[in-house]
Amino acid sequence: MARPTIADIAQRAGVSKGAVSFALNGRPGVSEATRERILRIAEQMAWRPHSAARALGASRVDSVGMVIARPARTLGVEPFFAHLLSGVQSGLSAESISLQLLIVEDTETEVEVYKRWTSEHRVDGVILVDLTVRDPRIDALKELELPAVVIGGRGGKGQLASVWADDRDAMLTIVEYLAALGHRRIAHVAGTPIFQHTQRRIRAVRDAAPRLGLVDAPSLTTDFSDAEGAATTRRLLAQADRPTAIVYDSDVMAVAGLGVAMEMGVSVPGDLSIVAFDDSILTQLMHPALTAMSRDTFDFGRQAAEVLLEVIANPEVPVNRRTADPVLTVRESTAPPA
Amino acid sequence: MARPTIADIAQRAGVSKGAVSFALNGRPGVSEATRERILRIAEQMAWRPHSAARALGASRVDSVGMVIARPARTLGVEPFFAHLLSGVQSGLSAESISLQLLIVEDTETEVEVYKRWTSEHRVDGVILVDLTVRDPRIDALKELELPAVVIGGRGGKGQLASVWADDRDAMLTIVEYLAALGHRRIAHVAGTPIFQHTQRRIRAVRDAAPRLGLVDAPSLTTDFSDAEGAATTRRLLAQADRPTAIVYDSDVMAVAGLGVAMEMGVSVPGDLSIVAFDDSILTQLMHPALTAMSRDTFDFGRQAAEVLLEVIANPEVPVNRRTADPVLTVRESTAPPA
DNA sequence: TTCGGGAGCTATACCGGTTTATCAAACCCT
DNA sequence: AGGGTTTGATAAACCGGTATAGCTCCCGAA
Repeated sequence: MARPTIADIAQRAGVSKGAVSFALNGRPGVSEATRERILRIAEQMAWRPHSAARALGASRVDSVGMVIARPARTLGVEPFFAHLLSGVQSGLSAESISLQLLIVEDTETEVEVYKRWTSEHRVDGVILVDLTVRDPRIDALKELELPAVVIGGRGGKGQLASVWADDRDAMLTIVEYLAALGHRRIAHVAGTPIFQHTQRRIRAVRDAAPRLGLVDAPSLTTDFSDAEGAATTRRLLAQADRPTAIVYDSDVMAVAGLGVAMEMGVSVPGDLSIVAFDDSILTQLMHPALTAMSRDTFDFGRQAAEVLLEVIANPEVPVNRRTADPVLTVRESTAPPA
Repeated sequence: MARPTIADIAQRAGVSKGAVSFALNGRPGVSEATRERILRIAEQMAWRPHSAARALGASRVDSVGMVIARPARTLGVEPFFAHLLSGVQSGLSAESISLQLLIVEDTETEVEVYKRWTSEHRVDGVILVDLTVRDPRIDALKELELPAVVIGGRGGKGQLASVWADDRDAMLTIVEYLAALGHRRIAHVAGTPIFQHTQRRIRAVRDAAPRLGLVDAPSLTTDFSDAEGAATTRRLLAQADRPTAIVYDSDVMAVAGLGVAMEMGVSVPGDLSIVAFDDSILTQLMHPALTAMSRDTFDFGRQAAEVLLEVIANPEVPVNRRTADPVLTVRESTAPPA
C-alpha cells in the first residue's frame, strides 16, 4: 500500500481515526496501551503525516520562511549567509520544520513575499536579516500578524523578537586594539548607512575616538561592494596624512582594500594595518592573512530558529536574545604603525 | 473579512464553489462572462489560494526542493550556489512555486530528506547538484518516483532529466589556450574524484595532452578545500621540473594556489600561469586578477527550474538540456612561459 | 440505589480547496 | 417535433488530517 493514512492505521488497529490522531500527537484521549499499539502499527506501516492535511486541519504549516533582499552578486561571496542558513536549519530540524528561502532584489519585493506567504498560509513565521533604520518590514509584519524574529538588531519599538550580538562592543574592541598598538589615524570603511548595524558601528567609532586620543576617525559609507571598498581605500591612501589603520565593515571590502594598498605600494602591515569586520575563509586566504572579527554565525542562525519557534508557539512574549560576543582574531595584517 | 475563501466568492457572485474553482483555474465549465465576474470579485476581495487546501485537493504542492550536501564551510565562499539559487528562483517565480532549501552534511542524509519530503508530500520535485559517479541518489529518487532534474551532468542510464554545460569542452579550451601560449608543463589541481564533473575534466586533460604535445599533464585530486589546494600547489612547485601553468578546479583553490606561489617566490604570471575553473568576485579581487572559466550560473539555475517544472508536468518525457558553453575570461594571471 | 464525573473512545463536522456525477437548458440536425 | 449533443452550472464527495460533541462504561460518593 502506498502512503498509508491514519484511516488505514485506524482500521488495522481496530479503532477510530480520532483515536489514532490522539495517539500520534501524544495528547490525552487514549489509554497508554492503545497508544502503544497504534504507535507500533504506524511505525510498522511507515506512516508519515501528510503536511498539507495537517496544515489544513491544524492551521500551522511547520514551515518558516526567510527572505534575503540583496542583489545576488554580493550574496555569494559572503560565507555569512551560508553559515547562517545552516544554523537556522539545525535549529529547525529538531522539530522537523522546513525552511523556505527566497532571494529578492529589494525590500519592497520582500514585503510582497511576506504578504503572499501569509495569504497563502505558506509559513508559520519568518526570519529577518539586514535590519535598516526605520525598517518598513517591521510594520508590515506587525500588520500581517506574522510571527518574526530579527537577526542582528533589537526589534525596535515594534517589539519583534530578536537575536543579536553587540556590534558596538565589537567595534570598540577593534578600535581599542588598534589604539593600543599605537595607531592614532584610524579610518572606518563602513557599509550602507541604511543598515542599523552600520549605524551602530559608526557611532561606536565616533564615541571612542576622543577617549582614545584618535586624531581623526572618519567613517566612510559604501554599498558593501568590493568596488566601493577599493575606491574608498584609494581615496584614503591618497591623502596627505593618510590613516595608519583601516577597519572594514566586511571581509570582501577588506580584501579589496588590501589589493589597493599593495597596488599603491603601501605595505601591509608595515605602513597600514587592516582589520575586517566579519571573518571567513577569504580573510585567511590572503597574504598577509587579515585580522578579523569573528562571529559564530552558525550559532546565530540556530538561536534565531529557536527563538522563532518560541514566538510562533507564544506570540505574546517577545524574546530578545543576546548571543555570544564576537571575538577578534589577530592575524598578519595588523602591527604597530611605522 | 479576513482571508476570503472561495465559498465567500461564490456567495458574493451568486454561484457555486465549483464554478469559482473552475473560473480561477482557467478551466472549462463556466461561461466567459461568469468567469470574468468571478475573477473580478476574487481580485477585489484579494483572494489568494490556501496552499494547504490546494495541495490536499489537487495533490500538488507548488513547491520544489533542493538539498545541498556539503559541509557548510565550503559552501559560503563559492558564489556558485548563491547565483544558482537566484536563478532557480527566477525560474520558479513565474509559476509562483516556492523553494525548500536544505543544507546537509552528506549524501545519506540527503536521501533521507528526499524520503521524508515524499512521504510528507512537501515537494513536487527536486533539483540535484554535485552528481557523483554511481550516484546513489538516482536510484533512490527513481524508487520514490519523485520528479527530479540533475544540474551539471547527464542523468545517466537512470534517465533523470538534466541541465548541463560541457565540462569537457571547457577544459579543452583552457588547455588549448595554455598550450597556444607555449606551455608544455601543465598541471591540473582537480576536485574530489567522486564528482562526475571532476572525472570529465580529468579525462579531458588526459586526452588533450598528447595532441598538444604536453610533456606532462598530471591531474591531482583534492577535496576542493583551500587547504588541499594550497598543499597540492606547494608539492607541484617544489618539483625539479615544476609546471609552468596550473589549472584549478575551483576559484577558491586557485586563490589558495596563488598565495602559495607568491610565498615561494614564484611570480605569477612570470614563472607560473594560473587558471581557475569557475569565476567569481574572488578571482577578480586578486592581484594579479585570475584568468577564469566563467559560466552563467544564474541562467543555469533558471533553466534547471524550467526543466523541473516540465518534468513535473510530464514525468514520462525526460528532458536533457544543454546550456550555453562556459567562456574563458583572460585576466592577468596567464602569460607565455619564461 | 442513584447520580456525578472522568476515562476512553467513536462519530462527525470541519479546514479550503478540487473533482466528479448529475442535470437543466440551449442548440443542432434531420 | 423529437432525439442527441453541447454548454453552463450545481451539489456532493473527497483529500488526510484535527477538533469536538457525545456516548458508554466504570467507579465512588450521596
